[in-house]
Amino acid sequence: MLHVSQRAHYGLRAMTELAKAYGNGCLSLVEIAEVEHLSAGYLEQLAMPLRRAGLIEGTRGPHGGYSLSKPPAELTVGEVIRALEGPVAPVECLTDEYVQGSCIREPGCGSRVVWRRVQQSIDQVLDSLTLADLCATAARGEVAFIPIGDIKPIGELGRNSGTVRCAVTR
Amino acid sequence: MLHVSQRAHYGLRAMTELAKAYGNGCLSLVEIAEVEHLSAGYLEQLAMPLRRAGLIEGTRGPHGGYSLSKPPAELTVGEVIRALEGPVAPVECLTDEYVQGSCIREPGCGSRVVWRRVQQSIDQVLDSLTLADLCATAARGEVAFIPIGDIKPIGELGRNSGTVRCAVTR
DNA sequence: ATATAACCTACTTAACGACTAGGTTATTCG
DNA sequence: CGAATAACCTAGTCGTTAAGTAGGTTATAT
Repeated sequence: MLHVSQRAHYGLRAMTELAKAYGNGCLSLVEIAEVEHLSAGYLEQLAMPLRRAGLIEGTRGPHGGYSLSKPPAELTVGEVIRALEGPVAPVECLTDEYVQGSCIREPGCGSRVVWRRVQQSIDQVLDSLTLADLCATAARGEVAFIPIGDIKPIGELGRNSGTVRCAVTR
Repeated sequence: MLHVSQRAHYGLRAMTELAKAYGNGCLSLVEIAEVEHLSAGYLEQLAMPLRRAGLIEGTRGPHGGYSLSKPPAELTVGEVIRALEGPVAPVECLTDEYVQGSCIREPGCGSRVVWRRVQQSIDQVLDSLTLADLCATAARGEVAFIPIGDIKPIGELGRNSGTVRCAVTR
């Protein structure tokens, strides 16, 4: 469990397409939808918050479309996800809107600290990856499917590679 | 976003209660429900998978209830969550059931590697905390609310503390 | 024998995610 | 100019699922 929404998933894929095309004009939603096998109508819904967050720019009319407003290397996955879904917050008492004391179970709650740490850990992963990183792995292709139990120490991927530790699991 | 279900949240709280009571007989669901302000009927639904996973044991009849089947220090949060919700898998193509190739978007998918890493990072956090850790923080009380931006390097909490890195955020 | 509490199955309901539909505005090009 | 294009915007549908209820059966202590 701990699902991420299709919204975030699709949005990230679309942003990766825009990142690939960065420097070569813009891509229309229809073009992106074709490549990524998504509904263009739905993509439109994702484009809006991304534009409002200042991550992409739209150009109207024929040969219009969207383009990244920053180089891919300066756009983190975390920015994209947060623009689409809001801040990562596994439980309600870790959202910005939460007013301290409003949860009856607050005093002596031991589990909150768990989710807080999960939250931090997710943020750290998302903020350590840029769209440029994703383009690189997508281009190479072989990284798309990582066999479970065979994760390499990160190394080349991720700009904060030094601090992110992906231990071998199971 | 990246919500965790109430199911997992409540279940973990219930398990923490059982951990506190470990060694002093068992607790009935009604007792747990009172302390944690939860519905006893709903708790019953959570008790079942926990029992089937071998994490708790039930005793019927008067003065019956549930008790942990292992000492709290040997029960990780990850075991509890996985018993309640199944394996952590942000996207479908990271579940055990996923058959490789069934996603049209699989070739050249750059985003999968992101979710894979998120998955690992979550698992690592959950597996590094035991119920005993949670009891300790709950007992101290002050840990229940960690001001954002003021997270200490882990140290005393978590048995695998050496490998888990929670960097200061923002 | 009775009360208690685990154990089990099925149902309800409200919320939400994932789209679809149908429109308006701006821009390019013939 | 006007027609085509594509962003921009709002609202509605529809299916799924989480969350919680209801109503029962079995085992055990007193």
